[in-house]
This record gives sequence, structure tokens and C-alpha cells, in this order.
Amino acid sequence: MRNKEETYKQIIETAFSMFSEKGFDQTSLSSIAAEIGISKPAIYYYFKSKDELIKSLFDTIVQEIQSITYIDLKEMNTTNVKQTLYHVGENAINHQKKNLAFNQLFNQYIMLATRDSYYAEKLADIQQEFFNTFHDMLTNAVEIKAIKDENILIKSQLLALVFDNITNFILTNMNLDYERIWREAVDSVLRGIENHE
Amino acid sequence: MRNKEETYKQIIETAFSMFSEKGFDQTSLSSIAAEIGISKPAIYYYFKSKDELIKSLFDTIVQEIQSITYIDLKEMNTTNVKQTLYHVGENAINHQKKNLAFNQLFNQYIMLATRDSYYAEKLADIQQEFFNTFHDMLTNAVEIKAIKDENILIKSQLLALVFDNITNFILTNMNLDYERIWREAVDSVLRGIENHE
DNA sequence: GTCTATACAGCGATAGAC
DNA sequence: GTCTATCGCTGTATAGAC
Repeated sequence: MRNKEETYKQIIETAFSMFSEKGFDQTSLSSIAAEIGISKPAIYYYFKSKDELIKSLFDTIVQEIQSITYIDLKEMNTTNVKQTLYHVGENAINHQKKNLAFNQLFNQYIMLATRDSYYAEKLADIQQEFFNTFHDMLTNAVEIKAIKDENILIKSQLLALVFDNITNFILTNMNLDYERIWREAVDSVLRGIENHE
Repeated sequence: MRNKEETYKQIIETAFSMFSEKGFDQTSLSSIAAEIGISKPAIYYYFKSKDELIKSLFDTIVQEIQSITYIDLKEMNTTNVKQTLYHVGENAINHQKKNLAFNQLFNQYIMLATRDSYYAEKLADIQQEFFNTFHDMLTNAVEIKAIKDENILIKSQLLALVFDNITNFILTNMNLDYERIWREAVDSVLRGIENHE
């Protein structure tokens, strides 16, 4: 007989890799069970339906996301605002290139959100936090007088939009110079509002 | 007995609305057939499988997209470059707000593309055309000497990325001032390279 | 040529045995 | 805690009605 926690963990991990590879609908519970070496109804002991398994997996990866987007604003000073913004993008681009499976799965939840308010609400929170990250960075830059206080809200939303879509485009295998595009976005947004040089 | 073309058209139209509403996998051929008032195997007379129906629908909507993205560059002159770019975005934002079903469906094909090269290749072409549209606009602006020739390629890719993600965000019901974000993107990108004022 | 009837394997899900 | 057996449904396939 198996260990309960171990089996639960195995189901979540196998679901993660199979769902991200083939999608929710093209991955049957039988195939997940077969991969682990248990029977299909055994999964029902841990999750009361396939949808519940998908939701549990969602909650697992949401926690991971929130740990990635953290940025230490204390490191920011008058001379390194641009560099700090550059790095945020470069780190994310590198992370994304190495974690395609993660975003492949995440995008499926975004699609689910258009039809299921459970996901819509949680994803809205994540998006809001994501926007706040950029808004906090620019607001902080204003406070330390590195940049002028002009359209900071819209500018941070613009940066967030570019940032977000870069990760999407990496997924589609479009071969663009994402680092340069990100730097151009940062340069464009800051142009004219930087204090002295 | 039914008319052949009429039935075909009905299947495509019903598939469009049901697929965009509930998704490919949550829409059975039986439910499509029931909606039209024919039997399930009747669909197999027109499409040799569900996947074939999905592909045919794809080809139908691809044609529509290519007619939307057309922009008349002859209208552009030294004084209206910014306004022309503003309008491209505003038109798309309005179009998107009124055609959510269309993009809902389109996004499903983007997800399919990560696992099926048939869609990946065609979508790559569309994306390329999409990038070209912005590149052509900026190149044209350079040629009529409305703007300087600085980083035109990266700048057009940046605009395309923002443009594309605005339509995605509208779909997620995130309530942002997209017109203002788009104008900020255009302003930011053109800032410093506009000739005289 | 246009479609219906029927059959089948595989799915998510449940009941009940061990 | 995990299994076998079974249910209703799906996509798919084909035989054949008209």
C-alpha cells in the first residue's frame, strides 16, 4: 500500500507535466493514473472530479507566481532606475525561456477564466498585483526624485502590458530580440521624464 | 432535403458561435447537429472529422483577419503620423469590444498552435503580417520625413506587442483605459524622433 | 448526393468489494 | 486506500435508406 501524501504529490506533479504538454482535455485521468501506476478511481479518492484536480493544480502554481514577481525596491536609487527596470525584464525573459511548460499551463487557465469566474477572479488579483509591481517601481522612482511625476499610472500599465506579452510571444516561438524590445519600452516610457543625466 | 451549401454554411456558423462560447472540447458534434436540426453523422458528410471542422473554421476566420488589418498608407503625411497611429489602435479597441467572440475563438487557435504545426505555421504568417503593418507605417513615416530613422524595427515590434496585448486584456475584462495606454505607447515610441513640431 | 441508424472504443464518474 | 465493474456520454466510423 502507498503513502497518502506521496500519491497526492505524484498526481499533482504528473498532472502538471501532462496537462502542460497535451492540455486539460487531451489528458485523461486514465493516462495520468497509468503514468503513476495506479488505477483511475484512485485519483477520485484524492480529487472529487477532474475539475477539482485542475483547480488544485491552479492553486499550487499561483503560489509559485507570487514568489517570482517580488522586487526589492530598496535597491533602487537615482542612478539605477533604468537598470532596475531592464533587469526585471531580462530576468523574466530568461525565466520564461527555461520554463515554457509553466506558462503553457498558465495560459490554459487564462482561457478557462473566460468561462469560469473562479479562475477569472483569482487571475484578476494576480494581474492587479502584476500591475502594482510596475506602478510601485515608478512611484518609488518618483519619490526618490529619479523621474518626474507624469502619467505614472498609464506608463506603468504600458510597461506591464509589454512585459506580459513578451512572455506570451516567447511561447509562440516567434523569434524576436525580446531583450532589445524591452529596453526600448523602458527607454521610451522614461524618455523626457528622467531628472538630470 | 436540404441545400448543400446552406447546410455547410450553417455548420460553420453554428460551430463558430458554439466553439467561441464553450471551447472546442466542451462543444460536441451532437450539440452542433442538434442546434441546426440535423443528425450528428450528417456533419461527417461535410467534414471528415471534428478536427477537420475546426481547421475549416480556422481558414474561414483567417481570411477575415487579413481584411481587418489593412491600412492605407497613402493617407499618411508629415502632420498626421501620430493621428494615424492613434486611429489604428482606437479602431481595433472598438472592434475588439464588439467582437469578443471572434477573439475568444482566435485565442483557442493560438493555444492549439503550441501543439499543432498546422496552426503554428499559419499563425506565424499572420503575426508576421501584423508586425509588417506597423513596420510599414513607421518606414513610410521615415520616407515622408515625418520621423527620424532610429530603431524603427524595434519600435514597430514594440507597438505591435502593445497593440496585440490590449486586445487580449479586453478579453479578460480587465478594466483599463486602453485608448490612453495606446496613445501613451505611440507618444513614447515617437518621442524624440519626430521632425519639427 | 444527402443524410439516418447503428455500432464502438474511450472518457469522466460512481458503487461497492477488498 | 485502492481496486473491479459499470454507467451515460463522446468522437468516430460505416452501412445503407432515399
